Amino acid sequence: MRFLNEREELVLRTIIDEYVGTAEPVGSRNVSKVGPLKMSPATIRNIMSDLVDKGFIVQPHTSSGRIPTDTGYRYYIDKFVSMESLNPEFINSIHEELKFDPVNVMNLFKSFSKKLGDMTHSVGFIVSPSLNSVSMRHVEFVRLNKDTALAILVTKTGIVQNILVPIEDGLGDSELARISNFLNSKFADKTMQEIRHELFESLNNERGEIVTLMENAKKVSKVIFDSPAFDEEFIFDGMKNIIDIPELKAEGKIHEILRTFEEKRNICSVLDNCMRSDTVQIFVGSEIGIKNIEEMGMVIKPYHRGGKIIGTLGVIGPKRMKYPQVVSIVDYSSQIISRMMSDYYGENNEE
Amino acid sequence: MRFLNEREELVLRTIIDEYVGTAEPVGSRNVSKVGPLKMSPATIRNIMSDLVDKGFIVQPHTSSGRIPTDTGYRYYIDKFVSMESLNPEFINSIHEELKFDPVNVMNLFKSFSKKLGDMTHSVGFIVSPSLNSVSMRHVEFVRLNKDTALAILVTKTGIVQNILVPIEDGLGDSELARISNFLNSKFADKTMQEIRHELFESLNNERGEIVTLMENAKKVSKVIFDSPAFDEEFIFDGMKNIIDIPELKAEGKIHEILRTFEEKRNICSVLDNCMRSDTVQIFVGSEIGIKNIEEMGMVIKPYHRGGKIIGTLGVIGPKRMKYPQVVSIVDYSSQIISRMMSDYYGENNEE
DNA sequence: TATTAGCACTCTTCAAGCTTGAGTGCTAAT
DNA sequence: ATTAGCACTCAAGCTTGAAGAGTGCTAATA
Repeated sequence: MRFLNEREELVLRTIIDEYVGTAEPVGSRNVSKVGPLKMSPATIRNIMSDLVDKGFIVQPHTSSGRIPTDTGYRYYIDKFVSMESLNPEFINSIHEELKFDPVNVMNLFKSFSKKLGDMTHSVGFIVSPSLNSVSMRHVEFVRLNKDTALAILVTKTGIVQNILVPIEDGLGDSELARISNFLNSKFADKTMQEIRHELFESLNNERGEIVTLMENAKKVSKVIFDSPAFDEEFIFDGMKNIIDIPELKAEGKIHEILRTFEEKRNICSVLDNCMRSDTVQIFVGSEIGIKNIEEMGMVIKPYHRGGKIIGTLGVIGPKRMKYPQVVSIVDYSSQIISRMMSDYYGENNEE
Repeated sequence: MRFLNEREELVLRTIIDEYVGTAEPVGSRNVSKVGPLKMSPATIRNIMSDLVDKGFIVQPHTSSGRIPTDTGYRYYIDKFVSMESLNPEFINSIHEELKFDPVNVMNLFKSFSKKLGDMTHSVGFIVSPSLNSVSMRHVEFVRLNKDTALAILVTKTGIVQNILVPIEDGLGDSELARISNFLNSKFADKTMQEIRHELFESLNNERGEIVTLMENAKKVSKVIFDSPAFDEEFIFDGMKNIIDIPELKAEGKIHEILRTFEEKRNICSVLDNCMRSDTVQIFVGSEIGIKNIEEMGMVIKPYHRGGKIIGTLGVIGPKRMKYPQVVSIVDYSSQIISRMMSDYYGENNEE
């Protein structure tokens, strides 16, 4: 990464600030008028020319103003974007949302991602905790008919998942109850991953009269704990906020973006990689690493429960978003969600 | 409603068939060439002129071809759209989807609405059964912490809903268990509506030692059974299929449509009114009665369980869709979902 | 030596004018 | 009753020209 001198930095900064507001290429005259530099357009032209050579800005066509490249954004973000103190209006707005007690966790996630999107004029999202990494609180069977039961699973984070389980002939309600008792006593407070790991080992060690019960428990557990229902879920809202932005007007672009969002898997896997670092992270264009959304920017931050990172939330919007503002909104949101995960869903009687 | 003679009908039909394919106004020459009528463009022009007078077609501008009005579509649908035998390709495609055992009902609904949308190049949707009109199978409490529990409710249709319940100080796990036992014994197999109705009456009649328990049961039940979580849910997929259609290219149109879909409430209330008649129903443009989607058409059919209508599914797409095909897809889908609701979720051990 | 004014040049955008082609309505002939 | 023919209308596409924004270069300036 090349470095810029002070004047170059200032010009770059002015260009980006201006471009973010207007979505139009910005010219030397404009920089001279708007920016804090007291220099004539001619001088600024020279600097801009250097910035083009260094790859921080480009000219869409010979005689237009300049727009920032991904490299330009990156420099700008690293150098100038820090947490700005959050506008009280936003704080109020978030708390307004939370005044209604949430019906349940998923519901909270849905309304929160909507809020996030609306506040930032982007697509807001939350990745729900993967059930694989969160510990189980309770499992229960409800019989639906002769050969089907519903396994209902509650995690420490208050997420409920239900899974259809086919039932062997002759497995009665009381046996089902015994199986759930067994699973609860043995595996409460363990993560699904741990459970999967210990399960078969443990079942194989059981002896004597209960051996057939264990056979059944094994089959049932396999269905439950291998279920795809345990994957984390990508909950998003606010497609409407980005549908009209000029960068995406090109034929078929929004179509592709919509499809990319609907195919949530890719996005999840990218976000998983970002969950290590417990800070706000910003990705611009191709840095995101997801096809079809190279015209966008992403601001994310993990959220926790009990000191452990359990999920991520954030925003995907046009590249030229108001990063300082968005960063503080995302940061604050993550704090709020972390606190709610603790308050509502069990921190205070944790072992 | 005015009636048309045979020639007029044929011209109208030809125009609509043609327009559905091209999205372009269709002219007399075209009708003469394509249609089954052996007449010159001039003659057809006269007929078309009559059709304009009667309100079945319009001219976007003085010298363009004609496009159908809502009245035109309505006549066409009533007269010419009948169930066409479903292309085996579609049948296979649907069953392909169902080969994987569904994880649970909501999951089935999600993947099915996606399928529906993709097959018809429109937005596919399913309105899940309102918990208000479906009977309860089981209720259960899982304690999350000192002052919160999760009420988990399973309906006969296999839908699981969970609701956060604040817990009074000193209400122990055993009391919670007693409350759930009470609710289960008293209210299993009743609809939420019935339960709400009987609940307070019933609780007030209880006497003696268990009076404080009843007080608590009352409070808890109020939270549960008054929860907004019981509303039916509008599950849709396939926005990407309609985003590029030419009719909606106008500035801000898709934006409005997206918002309308995200505000699911309006749509639900309209669909509720259509659940009486157990047939495929078609609505064109303003007939739908929802603002912002006057440019669209809707094909819906209710689905049942045990002879009782419990929900609706269908498709919302461009007005000029291939109605005969869409109608048969929706019809077949409704049959499939009805069968699944019975097979998986309890028909066979119904009282 | 760094900055700036000036100027020629490039390229987009927009409106005006023109042409083309699709489609119509009317009339007269069949 | 139908059709051929013709004049007319209008949208869409193309060309042109002018306006405006912006640049790069050079020579003058501080």
